[in-house]
Amino acid sequence: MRAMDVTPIIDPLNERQREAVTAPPGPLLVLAGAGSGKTRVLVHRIAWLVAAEGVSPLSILAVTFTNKAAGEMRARIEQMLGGPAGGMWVGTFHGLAHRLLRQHWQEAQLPQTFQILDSEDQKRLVRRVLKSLEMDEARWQPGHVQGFINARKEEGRRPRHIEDGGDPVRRQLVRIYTAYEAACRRGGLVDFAELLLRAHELLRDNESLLRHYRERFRHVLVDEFQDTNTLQYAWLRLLAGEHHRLFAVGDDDQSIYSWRGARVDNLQHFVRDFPGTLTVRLEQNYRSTGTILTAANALIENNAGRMGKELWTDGEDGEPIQLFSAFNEYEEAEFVVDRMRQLNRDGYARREMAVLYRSNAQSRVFEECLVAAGMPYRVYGGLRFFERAEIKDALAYVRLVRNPDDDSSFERVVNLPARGLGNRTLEQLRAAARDNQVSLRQAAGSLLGAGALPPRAAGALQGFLALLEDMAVEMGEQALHHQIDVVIRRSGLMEHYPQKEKGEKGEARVENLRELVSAARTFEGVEESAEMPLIDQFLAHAALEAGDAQGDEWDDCVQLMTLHSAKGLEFPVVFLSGLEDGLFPHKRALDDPSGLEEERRLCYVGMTRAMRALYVTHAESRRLYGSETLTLPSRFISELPVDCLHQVRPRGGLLPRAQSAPAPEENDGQALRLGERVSHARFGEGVVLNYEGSGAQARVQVNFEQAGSKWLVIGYANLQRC
DNA sequence: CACAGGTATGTTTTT
DNA sequence: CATACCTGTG
Repeated sequence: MRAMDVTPIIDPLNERQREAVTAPPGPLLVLAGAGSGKTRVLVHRIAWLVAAEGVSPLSILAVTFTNKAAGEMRARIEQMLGGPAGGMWVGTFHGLAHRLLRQHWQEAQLPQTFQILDSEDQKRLVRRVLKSLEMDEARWQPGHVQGFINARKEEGRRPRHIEDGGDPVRRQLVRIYTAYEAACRRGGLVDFAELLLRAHELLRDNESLLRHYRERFRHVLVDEFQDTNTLQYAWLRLLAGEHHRLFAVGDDDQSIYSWRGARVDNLQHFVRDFPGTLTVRLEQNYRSTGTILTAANALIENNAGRMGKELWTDGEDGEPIQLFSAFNEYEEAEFVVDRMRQLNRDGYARREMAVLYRSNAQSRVFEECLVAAGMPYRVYGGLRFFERAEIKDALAYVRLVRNPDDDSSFERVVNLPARGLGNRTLEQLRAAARDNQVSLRQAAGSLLGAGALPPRAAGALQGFLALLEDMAVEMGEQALHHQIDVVIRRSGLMEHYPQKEKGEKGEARVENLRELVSAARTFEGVEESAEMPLIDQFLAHAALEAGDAQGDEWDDCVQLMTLHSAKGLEFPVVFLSGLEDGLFPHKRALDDPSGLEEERRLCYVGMTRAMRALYVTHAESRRLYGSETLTLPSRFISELPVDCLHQVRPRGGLLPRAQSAPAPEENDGQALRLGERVSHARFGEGVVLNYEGSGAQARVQVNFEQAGSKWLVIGYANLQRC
């Protein structure tokens, strides 16, 4: 390896990139701006370690957040090294944690057949736990409880570590958390956060294991470091141990996931926790035009407390950013689609153009417009293959066969398809399971043995248990796809869906079940490892890697996605839509400064996706939750330098020209108009945004400069126009 | 047990 | 406006 020619590794790099790639071992933080060759630096660093420093691939651990990123990185490393990077660990935090836990299930105090809960499974389990505690779901919303549990786990906290501080609500939450943990233990279940927490505890509390892995992974590399949460960073610190050979790449300006626990301040902590850290800034951008970068720099400049970075390019300035003000969301979409057709005619492929928006709901109008124009498109996001109900139903059978004590799966399929096992019988089962501290399956066995059930229910339950046993026998040692086939046939799911949902929907589900069989067949190519039978690997794969959202990948489609899912991607042409205060920045982020800054980073991410052309659009009126709302251009637009912008159709004033909404009721003899400035004795000055009702009930929505947005009854408010 | 009808609710998403 | 979820009825 050492003899390998290193010129292809360092030659294509600029000076800063080379500095990072060839740095001596030790803590290194790469602040990599958008489009500055972040992944390239990671990949080349690994190649450098192997080829120039003679590091064995066995001692390299590279972590990413998504399976996609991990796959790309692995592929590029192998390409660079000209062969498989045997023994290197490249994967997601969750994937690697899972690997550790499978290998050391005993030390981690897990059953060998532990199963992974995805977030939907987790929520269902929370529901069940709430029920068993006889707590009201309206008062204790499963989603909130789930968030609480995950947040605690991400802080590394078990129930016993949490002080309630005399807060009764918190005390109850801890109680639920405790019961939830017990339920997981009984069922041999591990949720996503638990994978990380367990893996962390495994290493932390196991001196010899920790020593082993520290000695093995002498080089740890992380991508998207700004997205790490507290636990993930703790995990990295633990592994980096004394050698401190941690190579982190990240960008504080692209931190857009604080709402799900990501801690940008880990970037600052890194420098503090690892004295002698070498910090390298990558600011040269290879993606966008000078104009786009100037505008993006100007925007992000409005954020405080940045680590400091300014993107530059030695390429062309390019065209100005085009700004379009539409009357409403339909005109906005028409403009975008129209431009895309034009650009398509001028030689841009459809796949080179993307429409970005803040929230998923915005895609609808674009889709309608694209359908009308006959332009193929692809919407990112949505349900992924292994998240579909029918797939999860089928896999629940498989899990239950593998692990009879998996109550979660038991509940899911015990009456699917309906076999006369209603809530009454289930309640009896749950009670028996709870009283004897056993699983539902075990409780079912003993209730049947004791003859404690009415004949009908007993028969049905007996049938279900027999079905599971038959399945187990029939699956035997067959090939994986055959085992899946047994499950979907014997379970009756194939007949169930078309019966329940007439027409296309039911057929689609059957089609997906067939697809599951072929997915299993494809999976058979994977090497069976000693520690894990193929079928369990398949189940883990289904939970950890939910697959693609849209099966039919069009050859050449216009791309539609949220700003969040656009991170990490690039497109020659980008349409940034819906830049309106309240939508983007989102209204729920407006009240706190840090929320607003994150929105601004989101906008920065969006802008820096564009390579050659960037369009920014907003509508002056938009239908939100059913009612027509007047909207003001996003403050982010005014933060862009005017000389970077070109108004596509400059228009004065706020009011739509033709279909101006009917005016609200009279006030001082004159009708108030939407968009008009008014003043209120208490709230001060503001702009009329919306109105509803008429006569004495007429109300207007006014966005006050100080007090924010309020609904006021015109008859009482005594608004003065100003 | 399935279905109909009512009501509450409405960012962003990966694992 | 749309949907998701809950409750009550047949």
